[in-house]
Amino acid sequence: MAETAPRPTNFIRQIIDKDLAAGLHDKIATRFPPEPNGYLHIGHAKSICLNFDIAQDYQGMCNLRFDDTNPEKENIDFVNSIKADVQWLGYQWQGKERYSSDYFDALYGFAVELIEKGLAYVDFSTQDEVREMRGTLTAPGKNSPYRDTSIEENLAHFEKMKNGEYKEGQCSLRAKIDMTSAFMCMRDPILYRVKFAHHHQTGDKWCIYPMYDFTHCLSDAIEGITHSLCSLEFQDNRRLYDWVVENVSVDTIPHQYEFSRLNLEYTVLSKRKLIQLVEESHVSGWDDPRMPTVAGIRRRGYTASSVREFCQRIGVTKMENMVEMSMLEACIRDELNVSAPRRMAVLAPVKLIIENMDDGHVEWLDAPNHPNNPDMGTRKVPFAKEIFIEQEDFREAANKKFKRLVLEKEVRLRNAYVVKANRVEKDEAGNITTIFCTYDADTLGKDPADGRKVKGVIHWVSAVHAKDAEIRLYDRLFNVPNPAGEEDFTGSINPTSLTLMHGKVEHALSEEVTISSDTDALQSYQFERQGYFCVDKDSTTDKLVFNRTVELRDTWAKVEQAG
RNA sequence: UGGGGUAUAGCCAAGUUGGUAAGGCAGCGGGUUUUGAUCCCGCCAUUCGUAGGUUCGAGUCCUGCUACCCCAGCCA
Repeated sequence: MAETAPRPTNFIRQIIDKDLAAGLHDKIATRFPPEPNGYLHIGHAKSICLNFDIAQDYQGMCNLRFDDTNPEKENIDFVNSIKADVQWLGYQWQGKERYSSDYFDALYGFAVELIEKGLAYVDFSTQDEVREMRGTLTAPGKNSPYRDTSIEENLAHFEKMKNGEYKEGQCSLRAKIDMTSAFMCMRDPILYRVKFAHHHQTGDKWCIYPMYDFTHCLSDAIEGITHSLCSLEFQDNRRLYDWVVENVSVDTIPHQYEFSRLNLEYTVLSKRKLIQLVEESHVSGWDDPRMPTVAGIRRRGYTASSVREFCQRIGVTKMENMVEMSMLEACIRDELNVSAPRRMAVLAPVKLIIENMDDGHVEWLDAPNHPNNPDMGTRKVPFAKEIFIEQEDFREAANKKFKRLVLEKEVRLRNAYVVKANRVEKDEAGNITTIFCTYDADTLGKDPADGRKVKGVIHWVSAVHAKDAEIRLYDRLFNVPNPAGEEDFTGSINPTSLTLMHGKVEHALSEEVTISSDTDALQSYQFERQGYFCVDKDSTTDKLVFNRTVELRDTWAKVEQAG
C-alpha cells in the first residue's frame, strides 16, 4: 500500500550507517535470541521487527537463536511456538534455527582457553560464600580463596566438572576479572555451573551449562553477528560481553547495543506475570484474546501487518516508555477499515415487527460489502416482516441528540428502508419485547420523496434468516494503566474484561464463514456500528463464535457519557 | 560522589555539523456521509527536566542541580 513509506530512523540504524560508512562490515547480521521458556508477547514483537527489519533493509541476515543455557526452565514446546509466532509475524530467519547449545563444545573450548590464560578458575565456595564475597553496590568484593589456584589444577577441576565428578552447587567456573569493579557483573562472574539436567536439545550429554554472559557474546561471535541488540537492563553486562570476546580467540568481534523494552498500558509484559495469569486461570490460556501474547493478539483478530505497523510507529529508543493501548488499536483499525467486509450483526436483539408487510414476504436486498470501495462487491440481505434490532437503538422517548429509533419517529434501516415506530409491547417486568413499525416502501436507496430528513441509521437482521452467534466482547485485562506497579497485580484485574453476548448475525455470514481451527486463516468483518470482529476457533456449524478485535471509534459514547 | 542509563506536548517520537521545535496516537472544532465509522479541513510545545554559562544565535556546546530506570541469580 504505502510504497513510499520512509525507512524508520532510530539510533541503532544510525550506528549501523556509521559502521557501514567506516567500512567496518560488508554485511549486517542480527539475531533474535529468545530463551525457550515461555510464549512470545508484543514486547518480543518489537525486538523481532527491529532485528529482522534491519537485516532486510540492509540486505543482511537475521538468525533465530534459542538461548537455551538453562534446561530446567526450557522445553521443546516453547521452541515450536516461538518459531510459529515469528513466522506468523511474517519473518523468516537465515537458514535453520540456531541454539546456543549448538555451541556447547566450542564454548567449552573457549572456557579452557580462558583457564589456560589464567583468566578463569574453578571456585569451590558455596553459593552463600560467593554472594558474600561479591560485596555490595557500594562496598567492593573480596577475592575468593580459590582465585589463585594454578592453571593446571583449574584445568583438571574443570575437566572433572564436565565429567560429572562434582555435585551441583559444589563448584563453578569463574572469570578472573576484578572483585572491586563498580560493575557488579565484573566481580568474577560465574561462567559455568553444574546442573545434572536433561536438555531438550543436547539430552544428557552435559552436566555443566554455561551462563548467559559467557554464552551470548560468544554465540554472537560464532554466528558473525555484527550488531547484537538487547534491552536496557543489559547495559552493565556489555562490559562483560566485551571482556569475553576480547579475551578469547574469535574471528569477529560483535558489539552489543541496548534499547528500551516496550511497556503497554493496562496489561503486563513480564513472562512471570503472564505465566501467573494462565496458571491461576485468570485467562483461558496463552492464546486468550485478552493476553498480550502473540498467540492472544492473533486470536483477538490482529493481523501480523498491524503488529508490524505498531512496532514501526512506536519506534526504538533508550527511553523508558509506556505506550497507550490506543496506539495499538489505531493500527488494526486502519488496516481493517480498508480490508474488512461490512456485515450486520445484532448483539443484544429486540424484535421489531413491520406491520404493513405481508407475513411471508422476503425481499433480498443488495448491500455493499464496503461503503467506500465498490470493488469489494455486494451481498444479498433478506428483509422481512420480523427483524431484530439492537436494544440500545430504541427508546420510547429521547432528545434530539439520540439519532436512532424513537416512538413515533423515523429511522433508516441500514441498506434498507425507513421505518417509523408505532407502539411497543412489554413483559410484566416492563421490558420491551416487541416494537411495532410501519415502513416506507418508497425509501429503498433514496430519501423520502416529500423531503423528510431521516437522520439516524441503525443495523438490523431478518429474524428468520439470522444465525445465532456467540459474540465475545473484550475490554482491557486490567483497570489500572500500570498493573506491574501494583503490590499484587492480580488485584487490579478487570472483572468485566470479557462479556459474552448471544447475538444474531446476518444470513450471509452463515454461508461464508468456514469453520476451521486454522488460526492463520483469520476471517475478519466489520459489524457495522459495532466494531471489527473475527471468527474464533471455537466456532461450530451450529454456533458461530466471534471475537471483537476492537470497537469502532465512538464519539457518540463520549457525548452520551458527558450527558 | 558506588556504577551504568534516560529526560522534547496527555502518550510514542524526529530533531546528525549550533540557525529559530517533524510525524503518529489521543484530544478539540468544522465539512461530507444510508455506519455517531471512514474520509476531508482546521486547531493542539514562544519552548525542549532545572539553574546558570559560552554565542549574533542553544533542544543541540559547557557547568551545577533534580527526577526516574537498571545492577549485589550458580536466571536470561
